[in-house]
Amino acid sequence: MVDRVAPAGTRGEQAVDRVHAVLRAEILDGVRPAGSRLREEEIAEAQGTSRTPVREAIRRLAGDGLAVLAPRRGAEVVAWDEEDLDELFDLRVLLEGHAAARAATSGRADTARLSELCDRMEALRRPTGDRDYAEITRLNLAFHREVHRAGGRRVLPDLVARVVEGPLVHSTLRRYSPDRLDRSFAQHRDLVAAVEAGDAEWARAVMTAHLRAAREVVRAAVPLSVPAPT
Amino acid sequence: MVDRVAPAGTRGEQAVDRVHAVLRAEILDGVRPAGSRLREEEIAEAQGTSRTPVREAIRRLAGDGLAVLAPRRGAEVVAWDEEDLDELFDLRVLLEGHAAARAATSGRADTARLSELCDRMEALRRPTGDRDYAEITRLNLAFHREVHRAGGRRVLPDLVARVVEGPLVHSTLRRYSPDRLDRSFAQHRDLVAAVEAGDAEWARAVMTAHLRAAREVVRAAVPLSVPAPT
DNA sequence: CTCCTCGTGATTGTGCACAAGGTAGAGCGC
DNA sequence: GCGCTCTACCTTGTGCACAATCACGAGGAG
Repeated sequence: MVDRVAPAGTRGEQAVDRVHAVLRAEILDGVRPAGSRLREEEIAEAQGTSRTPVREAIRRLAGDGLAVLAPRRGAEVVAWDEEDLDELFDLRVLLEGHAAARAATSGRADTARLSELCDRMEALRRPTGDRDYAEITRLNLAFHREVHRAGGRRVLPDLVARVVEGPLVHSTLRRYSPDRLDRSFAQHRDLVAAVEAGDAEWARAVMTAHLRAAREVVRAAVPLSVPAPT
Repeated sequence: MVDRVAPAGTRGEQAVDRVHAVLRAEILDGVRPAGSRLREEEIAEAQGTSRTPVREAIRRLAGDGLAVLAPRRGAEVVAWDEEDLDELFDLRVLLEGHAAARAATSGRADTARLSELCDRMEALRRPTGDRDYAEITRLNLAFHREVHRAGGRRVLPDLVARVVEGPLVHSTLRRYSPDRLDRSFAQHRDLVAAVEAGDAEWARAVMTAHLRAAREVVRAAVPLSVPAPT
């Protein structure tokens, strides 16, 4: 995460993209906890740019639903309460279920790729360290993204991303017991089978079950971001 | 649409909000057709501000899904093809159906307000001019928004807005025959009844039927954007 | 005649400075 | 002692200027 601080724009990458990515990662990793303010100048200094790209990046984060803006008072990291998380999860089930159903009949699903992702996840079924968990998370995300892509042309993937890439969902897999991890991988295989069979309702049911199980794991585990064990 | 051009920020309103609202209206009204470019300087001049707020407004539009950004090449109004519209409509049915179902059981639905909106729409059941259609559209939007609000706390209303406030959906009601308009209003009444009864699946079914009927009207009618019969 | 290359114009990306507004703190009055 | 008000600072909002990059067209070579 060092990044060239000096030239700040030497490469083709746009500064605003860099800032956006960094802030996003910091929020998702909990470095910037829910409710913490996003001061433009502080971020600009840390990133080695001026306030202009930082402003844009913050607005984009707000558009992604990761920050909230108050006029003349700046932005802060969005804070979710228990009910919000329930709503989020419901919508995730709805949209990802829809995506799975569509993927089964759209004929645009790359089942070979899905199977390969399953293979690679199962190769890590007994993760030993952070690197393994990170890799599984990456693969899992890629798997779901492939389903989204196959289930919708333009709108659905964006919409789903908004709901999936929310809080804590990020590091959910870390909380899975080895047993639950196996079952999760098995559900992935079921989903591939449903898609290959072209059975929309089967695919929707598998995805629904898959996500509801995930919700239970998160529910059972303790706090959200900010401790606040109230 | 004249707006104070001179002081450009005298009132408490933020310039960026003004620009955003104006551009949004222009896109939805077809003044800026799909595919047309959004040049910052031109807009800035027309709005009487500098490029800075215009940039922000354009980025926000892109976040809303109304414009697409190309790095270093500017932004243009999003263009939808037939398949995109199908996808959009499917998601609208899914999300608004979900919202209706939730509204029926959440206990947060203001059925008095819904009924009143029905009353006011039915008072205009034989619209005579643009003003009537505009008013019906406003009331219809308020009705649906109330359902969204009652069906979700934070995420759902935003998500639905993204799908509903797309292209052409705006002026759909203008294409309804008097007969279809009556049936549409009747469906609104049914929805209120379902919500009052607390029957989630009934509410979902009514909303689904309501929207599918709307899709048919749009399908039967002719072109997409760029109507510009003026 | 066609294709490649180079130059020119136009448009966006970034940095910086000033203005407007809000918040927090201290001081004063009740 | 408590509450109000006013002031000073801090942060964001806007305008403007320069730099970077891309598209288009003209010119020349093959």
